[in-house]
Amino acid sequence: MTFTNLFDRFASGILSLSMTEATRTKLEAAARYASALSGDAPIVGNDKDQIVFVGSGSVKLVAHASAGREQVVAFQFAGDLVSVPATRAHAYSLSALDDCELISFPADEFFKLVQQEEGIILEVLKCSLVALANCREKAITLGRKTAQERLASFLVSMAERGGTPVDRGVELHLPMSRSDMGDSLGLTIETVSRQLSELRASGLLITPSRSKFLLLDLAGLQARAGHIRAAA
Amino acid sequence: MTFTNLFDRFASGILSLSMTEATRTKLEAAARYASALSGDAPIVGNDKDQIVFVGSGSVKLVAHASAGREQVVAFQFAGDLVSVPATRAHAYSLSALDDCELISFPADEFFKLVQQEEGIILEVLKCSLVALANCREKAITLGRKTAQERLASFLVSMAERGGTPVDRGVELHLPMSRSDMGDSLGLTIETVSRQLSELRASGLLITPSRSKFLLLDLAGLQARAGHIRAAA
DNA sequence: TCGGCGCATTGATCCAGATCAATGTGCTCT
DNA sequence: AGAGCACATTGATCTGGATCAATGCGCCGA
Repeated sequence: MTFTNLFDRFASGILSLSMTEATRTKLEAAARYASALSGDAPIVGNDKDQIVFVGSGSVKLVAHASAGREQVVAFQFAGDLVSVPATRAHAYSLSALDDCELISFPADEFFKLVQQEEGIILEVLKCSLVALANCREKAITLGRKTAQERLASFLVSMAERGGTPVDRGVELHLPMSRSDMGDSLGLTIETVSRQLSELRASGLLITPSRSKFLLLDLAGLQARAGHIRAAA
Repeated sequence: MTFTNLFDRFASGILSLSMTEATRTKLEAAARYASALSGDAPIVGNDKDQIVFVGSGSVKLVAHASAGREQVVAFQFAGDLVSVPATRAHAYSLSALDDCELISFPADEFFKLVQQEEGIILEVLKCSLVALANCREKAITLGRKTAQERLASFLVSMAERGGTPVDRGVELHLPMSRSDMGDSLGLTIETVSRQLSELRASGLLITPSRSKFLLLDLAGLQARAGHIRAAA
């Protein structure tokens, strides 16, 4: 896929159709393209706030604290728009989970260019409110839930986002490692593994391979997620 | 203060000056006013997404999980605009920390009314991005920090927001109880108290009364906050 | 000014999850 | 296809903060 093609995808996903041709041209000029694979160094620097569009693949937004501690703040997937803050009390970086393509803009430039385009701003606002809601859910998980509830919540939300219904349940392909899951859920890799084993032993899921999950009982997982009510 | 007065405060704080008279009239009609004191029942219901302006006083946004567990997702103060999500996996409510006045709108109505007003949407977007950045900082705190680091982070951020420099350090008036602090930091009230005692013993702060804090050594607190670098 | 009461502090013990350690296994590269 | 290895699982022990329990004390109302 060419970069022009990638911008088109951004334009049809996020940008309003009503956008003027002039704005589109300017945005296209301000855009910086990047593609990366899992294991590559972080893609987006952190001296300035950035707005990043995930064209394809999936990424993790990681926050860095002292003593090398890391917290995965969000996983983001193709079609998502992500705000990556500049370093203040903590440093942020965006890393690839698999082969992915990104478009990034310095946030100040981006907002300047689209400030007259109410359709685009509204779309970006909606993305931002969804991200805020997700982050708040994460805060509950990190602040008040047991290890097992964290895993169950995580699997349920991933299934809602990208699960494929099959006859025996819901199939999930998760591009992140156990270590990424741990860093996202505030747990160690060992605890993640142990809790997965327990869910497996309870007959709630099967892991046919490292990155594939077959959720056999979504309702059972929901019930173990510590939610205020069983179903959504 | 009258409610009209309160709307004026909202208008001058958040709403763009460029807003049309028609939009203003419609917004004023859609607005719902509330005032409350500490101890009152939660102010904002949760069957629909709401947008709430804090005209005066301070509030906590609380998320409710199963088994009565609560997580304070954010403290918000006069002048803030808050998005309160409808109940899905968890329930959200807004409660007064002290005497306060609020204006709320159903989110869908609010966005419909301001969708042509790019100045307003941009302002709301900025509020939302600040809230997102704060929530991410909270995620790091909840996921990866020790009890002492959580307290230190909390005090430093509160000092940045509402501290008064005095000769011996920075004076803080915190309207929330120890229990609210605990629910915000993912700790019990006992741990909050113990860590405060330790900070007191280390000469970093004095607590002249229950809600007043005198931070004697902000740099020392920053150093204990687990930040990626010492000063901002 | 003096109770009384709710919040805060301090102390003792317990436990979920971290840490340390060893073993197993799916993926990749040749 | 096989070797090597990074990632994952499982086990043993330790510990920070939760929980259980008692005491202290600021604040409010009479």
